[in-house]
Amino acid sequence: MQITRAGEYGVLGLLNLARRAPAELVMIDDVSRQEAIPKSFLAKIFQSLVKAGIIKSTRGSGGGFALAKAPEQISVLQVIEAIEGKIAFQRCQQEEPDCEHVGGCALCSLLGEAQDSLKEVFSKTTLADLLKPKTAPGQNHRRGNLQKLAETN
Amino acid sequence: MQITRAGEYGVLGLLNLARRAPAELVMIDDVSRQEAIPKSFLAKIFQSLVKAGIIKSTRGSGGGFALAKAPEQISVLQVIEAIEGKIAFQRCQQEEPDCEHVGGCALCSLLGEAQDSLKEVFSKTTLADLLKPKTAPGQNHRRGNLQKLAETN
DNA sequence: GTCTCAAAGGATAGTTTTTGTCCGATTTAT
DNA sequence: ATAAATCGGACAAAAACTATCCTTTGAGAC
Ligand code: SF4
Ligand code: SF4
Repeated sequence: MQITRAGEYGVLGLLNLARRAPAELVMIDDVSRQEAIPKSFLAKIFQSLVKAGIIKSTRGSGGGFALAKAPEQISVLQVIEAIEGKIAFQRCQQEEPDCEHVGGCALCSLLGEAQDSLKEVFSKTTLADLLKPKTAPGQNHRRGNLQKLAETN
Repeated sequence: MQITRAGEYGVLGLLNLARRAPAELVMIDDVSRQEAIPKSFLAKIFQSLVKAGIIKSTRGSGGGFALAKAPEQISVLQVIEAIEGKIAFQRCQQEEPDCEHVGGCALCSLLGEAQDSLKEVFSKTTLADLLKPKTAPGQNHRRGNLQKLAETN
C-alpha cells in the first residue's frame, strides 16, 4: 500500500511547472535539479504526462515542458493515474482477472469502497490547491541523499 | 497502489474461521483448501495474525487456529496492518525517513488525508460485516488456476 | 517415554514491480 | 549543418511480493 516515487515525483514536477508563468517552457534538467529528482527518471515520468495530455512538450533547442491546462484543472488523481496506471484495488475487476468469481466475494465491495474513497480525495485536489498552503516556494521536498545527484547530474 | 494478496488471503482466511463455531480449531490445511490459498503462504500469514493477537493457535495433534475475539471486534484494518505492516503513504513520516524535510511538503498533508480516508473505510468494517451480505457461504473467492493447488496439496 | 500431529520460525528461491540508466532517433532553433 | 532538447525503447539494479522447504517446538495419544 504505497504511492510510488514515480507518482510523487510527477506531482512535484508538475508543481514546479505550475509555479511559473503559464506557458513558460522548462527543461527537464531544471526541474530535476530544483526538485532533486533523478533526471532520466523524471524524463520518463513526463513522457507519460505528455501522453495523458497534462503537459505539452516542445522539442529541439529552446524546448521544454509546460502545463497543458491551468493548475486548477489538473487533479492529483489524473496525475497519479497517468503515471501509475488506474488505481485498482480489486484484482478481479481488471482485464485479465487474476481471481475470477467476481460475483460474490465479500471483499470486492469493501475494496471498491476503499478505492472510491481514496480516489475521491485525490480527485478533489488540484495542483492549484497544493500550491496555496504556507509551504515556502522552492522549499519543497528534499531527498535523503542528494549528494549522488549533485555529483552525477 | 495495491492491497497485496497476503492481505486478501488473511481476510479471506479469517472469514473462513469466522463462519464456524466460535472456538472451533481449524487446521491451516482445511482453510487453505477451502479458500484456495497456497498452504505454506497462508501458514506464514496466520503466524502474523497470531502475533497480532487476532487469532490464537494450538499446536500438536488436534491443534489448529481459532479467532481470538468475536468477528465484530476484528476490523479489516487490524488484519491488513497485521499482515502488511502499517498503512503509510508518506515515506517522510516513517522511521528512517527516506525524504527528510517533513515540514513544508505540499504532498504530505494530502497523502495524510488520503491515508486517513482509506483507514477509515477499513477500520469501520469488521469481519462480522463482511459475513452478512448475500454472498453465498463457501462460494467465495476462487483463484485463477487452482489446478496447481489441487495437484500439489 | 515415545510417537505422531500440527504450528513456529527461519532460510531461501522465483517472480514481479519499481526505480533508474543509456543510447540512438527525431524534432526544432539558430 | 549543428547543437539542443524530447521521444522511445531496451536494459539493469534493487526492492517487494509470493511461495516453498525444512528443522524445531509444543501438545496429545498410546
Ligand atoms: S479475493 Fe475477492 S476481491 Fe480479491 S480478487 Fe478475488 S474476488 Fe476480487
Ligand atoms: S515528497 Fe513530500 S510527502 Fe513524499 S516523502 Fe518527500 S516530503 Fe514526504
